[in-house]
Amino acid sequence: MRTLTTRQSEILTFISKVISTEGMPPTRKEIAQKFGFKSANSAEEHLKALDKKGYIDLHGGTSRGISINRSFLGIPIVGSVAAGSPLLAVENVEERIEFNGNIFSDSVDYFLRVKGDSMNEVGIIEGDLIAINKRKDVKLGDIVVARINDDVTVKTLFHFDKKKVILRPENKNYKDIEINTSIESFDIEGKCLGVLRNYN
Amino acid sequence: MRTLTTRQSEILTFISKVISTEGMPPTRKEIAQKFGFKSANSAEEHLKALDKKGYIDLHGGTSRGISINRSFLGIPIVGSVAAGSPLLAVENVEERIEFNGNIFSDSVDYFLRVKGDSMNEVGIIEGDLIAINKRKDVKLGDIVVARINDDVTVKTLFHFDKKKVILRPENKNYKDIEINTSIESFDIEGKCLGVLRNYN
DNA sequence: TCTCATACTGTGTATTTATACAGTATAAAT
DNA sequence: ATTTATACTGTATAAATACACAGTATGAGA
Repeated sequence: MRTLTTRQSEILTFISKVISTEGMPPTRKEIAQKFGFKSANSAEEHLKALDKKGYIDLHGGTSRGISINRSFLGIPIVGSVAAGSPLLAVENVEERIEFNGNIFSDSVDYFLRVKGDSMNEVGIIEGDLIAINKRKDVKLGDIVVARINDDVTVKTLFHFDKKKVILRPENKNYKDIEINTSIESFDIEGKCLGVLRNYN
Repeated sequence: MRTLTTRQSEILTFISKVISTEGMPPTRKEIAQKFGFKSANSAEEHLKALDKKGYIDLHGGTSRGISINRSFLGIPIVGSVAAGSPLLAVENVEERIEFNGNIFSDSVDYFLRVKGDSMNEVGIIEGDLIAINKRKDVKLGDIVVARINDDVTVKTLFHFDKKKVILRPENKNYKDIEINTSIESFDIEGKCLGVLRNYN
C-alpha cells in the first residue's frame, strides 16, 4: 500500500475522527475549515489522493460520500507469532475485527489469540482473544504479554526487578517462569485489558 | 420516553442500519425510496416526529444531519435480575455499552453480568459479561440463559425433552439441575454467543 | 363534533455540497 | 531539463439536499 504524506495522513485521521464523533463523514468545506484551507478544492484534492492510494472510497455525487477502507479499520488479531518477529508484523495478523467503542478500560492496540491452558484458572482459555494495550507501564499482578528470547507468552507478572522477573501461569500444573534478565532477553509487549470469546 | 409508532420505529431502525453499513446517515430522499414514499417530505415528517420524541437529533441545514440519541445506542448490560421481572426491564439494565461490529457470530441483544462460579471450568467467571441472543433455537451443548420459576441462571443445556430439562453447571462442585417441566416453569431466555471481560 | 397525531402526495426553493477548471508554487523523480 | 506529485487559492456551477407550505385521508381522544 502506498504511503501517505503527512497532510494526507492528517486528513485521513480527521475524517475517521469526525465519523466516530459526529456520526457522519465531513464535507469538503468542513475539512477545509479544520485545516484552514481557503478553498474547498484543497480538501477535494486530498480526498482524491487518498482515494487513489486506496485509503478511502469516494461515492460520486453523494454528500459526505466518504468511506474509509475497511482494511484500515478494525483492530488486528494476532494469531501464531513467528519466533522473533514483531507481534504486529503482517504475517502474524490473522484478521481484523471491527470494533469501536469503549468496552475496555484503555485503547486496544491488538487482540492476541490465546494458545494453551496456562491461564485457565483466571478464565482465559485456548482460542480466547485477549485485548492488548502496548504501553509498558504494567504493575505486579497484571496479566502481560511478554517476550522471552523470541518467544511470546501471556502470564501474570509476579515479580520484577533489575535482575530477575517472575511470570506466573494461572494453572497449578505449570510452574513459575523465572527469567534472569542478565543472560536472557526479556520484554513486556503489552498489558492485557480484557478477554473476548466468541462461541460458534 | 414517548413510544414510537410502527412506522417511526421502522424508520429509526433503517437510519441506524444505514449508519452502520454505509458509514453515514441517509438523506430524506433515500429514506423515502426505501419505504416507497413518493415524496421526500414524508421522510422529513417522520424525522421531525422522531426528533420531537427525543430519539434522534436533527442538525438543521446539514446534509445527512441525523444523529441517533446515544441513550438508545449501545447494548444494555443486565445486572442483577429482580425475581420474576423481564431481563430487559429498565430496573435490571445497569448501563449500556457502545458496541458495533461483528465481533460475535450473531446479533447481541444484551449482555448479562455473570454471578457466581458455576461456569468456571469453561472460562466464565464472576463479573464477566456474556453476550446473549434472545432467539430460542438453542441446541444441546449450548450455554443458555434460562429461567426456572422466576430465577434466571446461566448453564450448559445438557438434556431437553417434553417432560424434563437438565442444565449442567461447568464446575465439579455443583450438581446438574433437573427440571420437571410439568410442575416447574421453565424458559430459555437466550443463547450465549460469547464472553467479554474487562480488567481494571 | 372538533381537534390532534399520524401518514402520506406534490410542489417549490434556498442552501449545501461535490467537483470541474484555471492558476501559483515547491520538491522529488526521470 | 522536464515531468510528476504535492499543496494550495479562487471561481463557477450542476446536482444534491433540507425543508417549508399546501393538500388528502384516517383514527383516537376530548
